Amino acid sequence: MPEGHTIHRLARDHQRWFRGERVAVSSPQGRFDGASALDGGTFERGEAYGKHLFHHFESGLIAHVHLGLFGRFFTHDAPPPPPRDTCRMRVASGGRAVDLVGATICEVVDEDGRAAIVARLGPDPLRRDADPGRAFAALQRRSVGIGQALMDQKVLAGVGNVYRAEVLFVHGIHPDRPANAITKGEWDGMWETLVAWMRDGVRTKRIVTVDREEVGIPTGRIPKRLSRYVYKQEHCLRCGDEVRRWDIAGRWAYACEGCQVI
DNA sequence: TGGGCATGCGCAA
DNA sequence: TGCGCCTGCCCAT
Repeated sequence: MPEGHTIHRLARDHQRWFRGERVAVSSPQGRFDGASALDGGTFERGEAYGKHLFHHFESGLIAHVHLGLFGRFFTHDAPPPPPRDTCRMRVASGGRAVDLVGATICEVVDEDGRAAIVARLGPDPLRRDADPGRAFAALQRRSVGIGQALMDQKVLAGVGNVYRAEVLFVHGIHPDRPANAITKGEWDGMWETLVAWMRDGVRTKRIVTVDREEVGIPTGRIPKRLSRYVYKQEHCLRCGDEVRRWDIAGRWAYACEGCQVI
């Protein structure tokens, strides 16, 4: 389920539950060697940077997690049930436990290791320290399509397939337009949109990109099928034309070629 | 029961 | 560019 908003929400929740607590860290599955180094340590803070999650411990050690495509956290009140066989890491305090399953990366790093990871990432729209100008400069150096460039975490951190499809749609930009043909004004608009959507995503744990008046749901919960204009839609929610789906660098891209121009 | 799919990414060629 | 890996869940059989 992970685009950046999911990771920021996890960091926030984990920090709320574990900050200042001595936590038990284990690896029921046995594939997280670093668990023993963290076990019994004091959880200092949770941090998200793009799609990377960090658990900082007072010892200076840091758990680094990347969920990949399949990774998930399951949350339990204490006492938690026995972990499933696939549980890579369990972090437990007196009040809560979280179980990590299916992650691509779960490792212990130090501050230098964290810095090296962050140094590979573009600005993250959900971080206060983000500089959108750095992403624009990276776009200007790229001739690949903007659709491909937006998914490159070195350009922009935290944006995945859904936000990519939708932000290009609402700004009327075709994914195949060369990244270096995006204007500063267009980029500033896209950044602003992403910040708003992703902050909303952290709060609601959903990706909703439509204008609720436009889709005819003025109040209440917007159903999933009406929550995105083109992502996984057969027809454009705005004009009704067929949505085109094609492969860009191994990921499905979605666009309404009437609403989005090269 | 089993196939297909998923909001990701790194590697080999 | 294609493939492999990580796992849960939903659907068809």
